[in-house]
Amino acid sequence: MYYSKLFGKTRFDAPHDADSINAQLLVQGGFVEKLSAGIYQFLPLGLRVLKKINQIIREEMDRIDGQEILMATLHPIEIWQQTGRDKTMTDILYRTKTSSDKEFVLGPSHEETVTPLVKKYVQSYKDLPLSVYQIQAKFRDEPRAKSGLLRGREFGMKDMYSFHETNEDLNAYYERAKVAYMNVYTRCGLEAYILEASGGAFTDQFSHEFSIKTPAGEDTMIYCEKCRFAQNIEVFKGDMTCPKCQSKMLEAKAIEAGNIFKLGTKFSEAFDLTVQNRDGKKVPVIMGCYGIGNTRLLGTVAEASHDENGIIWPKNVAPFQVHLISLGNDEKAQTACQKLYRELLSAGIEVLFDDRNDSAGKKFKDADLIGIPLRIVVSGRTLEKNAVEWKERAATEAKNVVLEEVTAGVKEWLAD
RNA sequence: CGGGGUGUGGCGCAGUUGGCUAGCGUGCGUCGUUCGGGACGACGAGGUCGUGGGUUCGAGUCCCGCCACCCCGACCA
Repeated sequence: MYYSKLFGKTRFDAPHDADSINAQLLVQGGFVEKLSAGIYQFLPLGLRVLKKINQIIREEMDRIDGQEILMATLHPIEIWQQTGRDKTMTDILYRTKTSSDKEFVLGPSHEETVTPLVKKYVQSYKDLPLSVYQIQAKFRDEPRAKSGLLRGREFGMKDMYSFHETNEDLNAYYERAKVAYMNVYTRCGLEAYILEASGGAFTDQFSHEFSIKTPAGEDTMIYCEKCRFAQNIEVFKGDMTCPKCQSKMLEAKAIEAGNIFKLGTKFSEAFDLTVQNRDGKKVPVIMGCYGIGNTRLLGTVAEASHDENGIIWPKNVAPFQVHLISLGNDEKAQTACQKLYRELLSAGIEVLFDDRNDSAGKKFKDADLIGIPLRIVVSGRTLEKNAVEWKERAATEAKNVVLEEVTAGVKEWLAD
């Protein structure tokens, strides 16, 4: 992609109404644009990151037998009345009426649609276990949207629902989901803790939150650095000695980047979702649900990985893999850079090529702000040595790499 | 929903005790010079000062209402 053609530009200043780091950097870098409080639109750069995150999530959910579906956003009010959540969640529900007074809810979550949907196809224990998921916008009228992408009114979410004949089976699947979730965060360059948290309205047991330690977090977690046992402070009993390894626990702010719940039979009972078991007996299906806010995750990466100059995207979620820069109006440098650009592209490498006729300083500033993990500069100076300058975004030092070895070097670096 | 703050060219801001043609930076356009850490010069385009009302000879500026956004709190499948 030629930077000169890219829709969306970096800004000299951060927007005045953005205090949170993720909002500042993401808007300044041209990744997202705010439409209204808690409502963001994605520009090409931001969407590329989001797609990478989504792909990672898909691969991990598929690996634990999740099947991707896409459910409706507009829900007839009746299904919400059926679970009573039209009342219990009334504060955050966006409701809308047609001209003929038919009422709908903009989906804040999808238990009300997934349960009846599954009921149509599942009658026997032989149809279980089943796990379906989707990646879709959710709508919640948060009393206070805040912190950029971290708490929005319209936001992206991967929500998965699992269906089981027995509690044992749910429990086993739940543990597999934990592993899959940790894989997602690791691949996104994040170090997550699994917190025991309140089960809320669904269960007396703990639910589990996947949280990233950063000052921008809304939650407080009590955690052990040694064995990684952690609890949300809402369920913490007050003894700072870790029950698992006896070491001293610590307290820190954290962003909840996902959570998983054992739903039990609350929804299957509301919609009469049952199967016949081996004995021919009708039993309610046992459910679990598993959520990751993908847009929040994107904001979390920005919060967890940046410096004073901009974002530092982890390799796997970076909008492009290489930020290629040509310097000067030197004909030879331009030609060499164009050639390298094509070479990298045909090797299947994602390149953002800053081909603008601008000063070195401006291009470097923009590269830092955008935060692509590898920057390659071609200039008259580097060409004297038949080389390019190779600088990783997170590094302070640059090195020279011989022109002919760049593409292979990038491939190797990507595989690393 | 309570408390605090902010609304002025695309973006970031200044604008004194009300005063006449509303400025600055950045961005944008044209031309020229530059070319390794936000280059420089010249010319130029771009503003119902959030919104509605009020006070006044005169309101970006004072008063009242409303709206939007940000922060703290409450809330948070």
